[in-house]
Amino acid sequence: MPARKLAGRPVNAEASTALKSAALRLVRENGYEKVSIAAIVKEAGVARQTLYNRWNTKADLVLEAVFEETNNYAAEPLWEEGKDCRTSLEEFLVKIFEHLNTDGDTLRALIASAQHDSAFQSSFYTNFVLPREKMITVFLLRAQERGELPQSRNAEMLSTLIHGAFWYWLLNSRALDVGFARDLLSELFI
Amino acid sequence: MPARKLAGRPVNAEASTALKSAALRLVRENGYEKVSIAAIVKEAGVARQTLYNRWNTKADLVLEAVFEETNNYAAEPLWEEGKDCRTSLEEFLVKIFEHLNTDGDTLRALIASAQHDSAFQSSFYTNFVLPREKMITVFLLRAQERGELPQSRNAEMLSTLIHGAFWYWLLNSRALDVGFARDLLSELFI
DNA sequence: GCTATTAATGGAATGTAGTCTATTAATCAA
DNA sequence: TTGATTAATAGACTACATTCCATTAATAGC
Repeated sequence: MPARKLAGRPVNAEASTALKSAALRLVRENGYEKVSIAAIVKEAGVARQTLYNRWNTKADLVLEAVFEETNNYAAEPLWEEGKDCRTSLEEFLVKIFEHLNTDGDTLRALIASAQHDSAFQSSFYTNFVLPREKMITVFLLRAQERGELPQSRNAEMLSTLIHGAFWYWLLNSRALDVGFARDLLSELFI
Repeated sequence: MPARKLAGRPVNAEASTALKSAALRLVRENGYEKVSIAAIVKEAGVARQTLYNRWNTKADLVLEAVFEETNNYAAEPLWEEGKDCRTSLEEFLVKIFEHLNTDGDTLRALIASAQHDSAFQSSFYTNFVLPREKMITVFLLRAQERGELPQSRNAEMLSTLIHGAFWYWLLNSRALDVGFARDLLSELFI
């Protein structure tokens, strides 16, 4: 439903894209905490209230900006012929970790924001956390169907373990690299 | 080394304990974000600067206050005769989860604070995170010595997986209960 | 007592997220 | 063109953590 309005000044779509790209650029350059709302709206060339007309908080804006980017990086764990699910999963994790070289600090800041803003937490969980968890769960379930993972394993819990380890290391600023991906999966695929 | 000072007004030790207990009480009652520095110093009956003479930030103060309490709850995973390590560990996790009914929200707030304050992150990691991770690792290593856990398992990674899952659920406000502890260990002790 | 030293105090100052308000701009319908 | 409606803008305002500063208090050595 396009929800055509019958009257009123139309929303300026350019303002939204300008705000998102300004936010993403500034945050990547200076770090989430160092970027003020004032700087974002100045960079985007719009009024402060225009930002708050579209997003409730800085975190909501940055989440949306990062979210659109992130989906380019790690859309789906790809099944390739001739590769078992463990190898595919490891390659997928490495791709995510590479993305975190760019946006890991921002993601940490968003997770932090979610801890004192329950509305944002809910949005973050629904739009970001849960889809990614489900993606891995579905991948593992398919692996079970194909006989590459024992039916006895709990796919949901395995997905939690993977994401948990990943969050834990991210939030404690430990290195997320190929070695970690391999060691992690070594302990889960047994 | 007691570091006896030769001159100068001595530090008022009561101010520290008053600040810690005021902070802990207020934070448990109202939640970390709702408690202002002004309220803490008023409750403790000291000047604002006195707080900042001892701690760098609200997070540092609250961490110390919670830390002293926490050690009462979950000091060591106890070995009991006639119980295997998995059972002992499950009971230990349940004890931690019970503690989180009291201080879980505060802990979430501290983890959040660590994400935009690298000095605090380092302190939090050294004083809180790492000791707890080591505790489980040592426990698992002892279980390996006793033949209750295969030598082939990677005790450090298992400890990461346990803490990661626990952080992940905590930070996403999912229920940490007996069922979760059991399901978690089911997927690790295989 | 007197001096040097360090702590404690009250209050002002700074910086920032988010809110509120009054004014102006763009659109539709009549 | 006029009125209703909604968006955009500039700027004031609030609340709070943290810092800064000048003043006063408590101690040791003399």
